Amino acid sequence: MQAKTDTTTRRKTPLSPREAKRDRTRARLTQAALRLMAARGINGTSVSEIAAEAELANGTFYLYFKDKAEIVAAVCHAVTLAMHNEMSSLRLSLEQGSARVAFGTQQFIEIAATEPSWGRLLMSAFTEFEAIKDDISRYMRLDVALGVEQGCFTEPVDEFVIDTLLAILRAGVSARLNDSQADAGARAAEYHLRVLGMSAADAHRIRIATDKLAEQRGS
Amino acid sequence: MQAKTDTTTRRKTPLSPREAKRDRTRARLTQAALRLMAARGINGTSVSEIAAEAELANGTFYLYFKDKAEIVAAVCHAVTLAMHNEMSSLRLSLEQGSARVAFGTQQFIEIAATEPSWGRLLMSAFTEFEAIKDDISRYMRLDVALGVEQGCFTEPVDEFVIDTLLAILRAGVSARLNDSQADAGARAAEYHLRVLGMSAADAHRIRIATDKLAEQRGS
DNA sequence: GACAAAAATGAGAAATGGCCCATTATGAGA
DNA sequence: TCTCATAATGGGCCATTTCTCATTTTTGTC
Repeated sequence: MQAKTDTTTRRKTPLSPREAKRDRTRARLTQAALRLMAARGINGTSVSEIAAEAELANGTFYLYFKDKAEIVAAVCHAVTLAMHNEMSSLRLSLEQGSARVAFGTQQFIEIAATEPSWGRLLMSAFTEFEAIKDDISRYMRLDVALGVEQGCFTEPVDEFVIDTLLAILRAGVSARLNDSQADAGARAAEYHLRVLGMSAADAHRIRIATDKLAEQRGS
Repeated sequence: MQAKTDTTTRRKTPLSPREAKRDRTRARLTQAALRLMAARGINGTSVSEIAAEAELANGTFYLYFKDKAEIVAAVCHAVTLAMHNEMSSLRLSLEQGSARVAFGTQQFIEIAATEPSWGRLLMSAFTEFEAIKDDISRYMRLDVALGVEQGCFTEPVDEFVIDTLLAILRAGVSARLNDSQADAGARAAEYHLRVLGMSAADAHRIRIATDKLAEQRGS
């Protein structure tokens, strides 16, 4: 998300001055869009407002994005990617699927709270850009599938259970962000495990264990 | 919701012809609004469309509702009230809070499926008229509180847990309505019990038991 | 049937937002 | 320094939506 030299991945050829300028302007637009959409919601943000926030003329927007939908998709995708990158690599070192689910959920909500513009954009996207669910659930499916394979979870993994987990995640982000409920991440994590079939006691144990692990290995 | 003689509650004095006409016109507007909002969503329905669907002129709308927000609130309130009335009185005869939660959740989703315009309006309202959550959760809170009192549930009852249950309910209605997932009601009910602290096995047992009870006593 | 109050009309004002395009400014390379 | 492709401009078109209001139609009552 930062306005780095490269846009997406490392470049083979160094970019020409022209390309550099183009990239910078495009970044100004997406950054402006993120700021406004986080504050006023996706539907509550107009193209002209984005252009103004980026200190560009109205029409310039359309040199960089086909239409409003395109920048919405770009911003949402960039934010989910950034959040994913921000997630501690610790998660992948956890062997149990249940621990990964608990850790991933907590981290996700924590990052959303640390970087509120990301969190607020997510909240808006949940209701105004359904496609974001695919991006968000991608990492989740793998962790859940691992847990099922290992027998931690009794629940079959289908669209409905994923939708349920996403709904809980959303409620967690909202509680953490709007009601500044500090333990929302921990609770959402335990609810995830419970829905997936674990007892309340086991869910709590697993969640606490991952907390401890994150503490000693995290710093 | 039907266009009965009276609007809300039984009347003491029989209504004059003038009042009757007023009530009929108002009902035509709310009915039209329900049809359109169920089909196109709340924000996707304009006042002029509502008036046209009710076979009335544009301006007539404003003789009955101050603005669009007012009719949205009226329609949402009417639908949740109608759904509540449609709920079997069986629910209140259940002694266990856990059974009530399971039964209520299943019934709610079943009614939304039987009367899809209600269900679709709810789906739209969940994202475009937040206040509907208060109406929907009202009956839920009592059942959950009963279960906590009886020790069925270990989870404290606060805003976050209610939001979580509502989120699961919403996912259930959506699955039942959009993906015609027949068991969405049953699964959502069990997820509710799990989130509230019951083991997967107990949740299943309770849900099956209420099913049996509803079958024999229901018909 | 006349009359006044109530109900309904529908054109349009006002505001907004998405998108286009004729025009101008910029700056990299010859 | 000159040229021209690229970048940027910003006014404006078109569609939409909310809400108003002067006017007309309906209707209960005497």
